[in-house]
Amino acid sequence: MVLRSKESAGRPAGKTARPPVKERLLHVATRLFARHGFESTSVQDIVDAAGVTKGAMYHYYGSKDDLLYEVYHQVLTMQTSHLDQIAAGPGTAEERLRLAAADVVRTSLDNLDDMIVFFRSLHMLPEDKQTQVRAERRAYQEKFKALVDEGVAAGTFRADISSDIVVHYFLSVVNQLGSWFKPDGSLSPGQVGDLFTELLIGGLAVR
Amino acid sequence: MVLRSKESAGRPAGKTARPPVKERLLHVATRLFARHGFESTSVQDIVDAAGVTKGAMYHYYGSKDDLLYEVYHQVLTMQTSHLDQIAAGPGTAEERLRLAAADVVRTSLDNLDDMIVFFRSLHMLPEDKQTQVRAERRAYQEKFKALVDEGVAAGTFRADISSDIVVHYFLSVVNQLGSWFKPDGSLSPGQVGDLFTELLIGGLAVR
DNA sequence: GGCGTCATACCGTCCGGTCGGTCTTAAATT
DNA sequence: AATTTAAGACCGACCGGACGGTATGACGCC
Repeated sequence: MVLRSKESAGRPAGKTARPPVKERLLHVATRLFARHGFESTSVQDIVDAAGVTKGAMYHYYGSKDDLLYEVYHQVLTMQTSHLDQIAAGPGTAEERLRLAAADVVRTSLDNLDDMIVFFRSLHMLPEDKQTQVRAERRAYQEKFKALVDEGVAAGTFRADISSDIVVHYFLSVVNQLGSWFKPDGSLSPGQVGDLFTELLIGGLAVR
Repeated sequence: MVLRSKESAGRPAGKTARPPVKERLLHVATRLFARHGFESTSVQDIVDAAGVTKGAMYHYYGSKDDLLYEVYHQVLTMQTSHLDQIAAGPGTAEERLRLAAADVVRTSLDNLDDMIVFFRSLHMLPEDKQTQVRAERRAYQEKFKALVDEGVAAGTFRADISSDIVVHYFLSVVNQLGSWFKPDGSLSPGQVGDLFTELLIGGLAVR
């Protein structure tokens, strides 16, 4: 039996200060799902990477699917809260849409692993959780769409393109970020957000 | 043992006129991959749906991965050939870019299952085939980028947004089509192509 | 009689999930 | 203060079954 330094479970005592097991599991799982895919990542892989055993994982999460669901839920919750704040803030419709677009790009790039897992493995979720995620997602889209509609009503944006299509259009761009963006590239998340925002607004503007 | 009506393998004889086994396997595999995901679709599922047995499948394809690779290869080959034709055709850079954009959207929507599989399961391919697919894909992107650059050089498109970013931007939209488009919706593939093209060109236009 | 085209039976592996048990910590009881 | 009880946190061996792939051979056609 090995002597284990007594890092009490409650608060970090060692210099590493590793987060509690539950969060650690979710974090390494996200990373592994993003790198190798959900189905190619075994529960054993996850617990090994987290430095625990299966018993620990099934203590905190009901199944492997649960882990996956948490990823979606966290990202969506954060981005929805951001959007709510921006939409309710000051500024014209265009100004707020600019902020919203730049923000969703930036936060997505800041959580690339989550996005990769998100758009790649949604269909692996059991039907009920999948439905729930889609509902949350739909809610986000609706708020985004409302911003576009505002701009159309104000005469800032062209009215001959359905706002539904616009939302699908731009959120597609966001969802695909994980497939090409490299964090060590020449562009920062913020810069990409600004450029994409320009392209969106340009496409929407009346000529 | 069941008597099977003698539909000779060579040419269709029955009224159903089912395509030969090899094509049928690829077709049903694509469909199943799109519906349930690559990893959740067993080889047994595929051969059952095709009305044959494993022996037949492993006679025509070396592995399950081979089947997946064929999907990518076919779509990419077709779209690249389309793009080549358009790029070499007549018209200004903007006109040809419009044609190219509308075409890639329309052909993608006409082969939705392939697109769904494409963007969702690329990472399941073995490293070598994955590299090859990426190369073909990169080639397509380069040709698309060349069109954008042409327009920039001609002064039609704004020069302050890197054409690389523009390509990523628009092809993201294309790659995500499978995640929201419903063939029985109110918009036809051609209409979606036109609208997306408008949004793209609008974003690129100098003001 | 050789070759292409499939059918059938089978194998080895891997994986999600279970389950009884142990250790630690905190509250309750004496 | 000492002892018991309860509960959470985590361990790790194990199971049942599914799944990709193979080996062998039958059947027809040139």
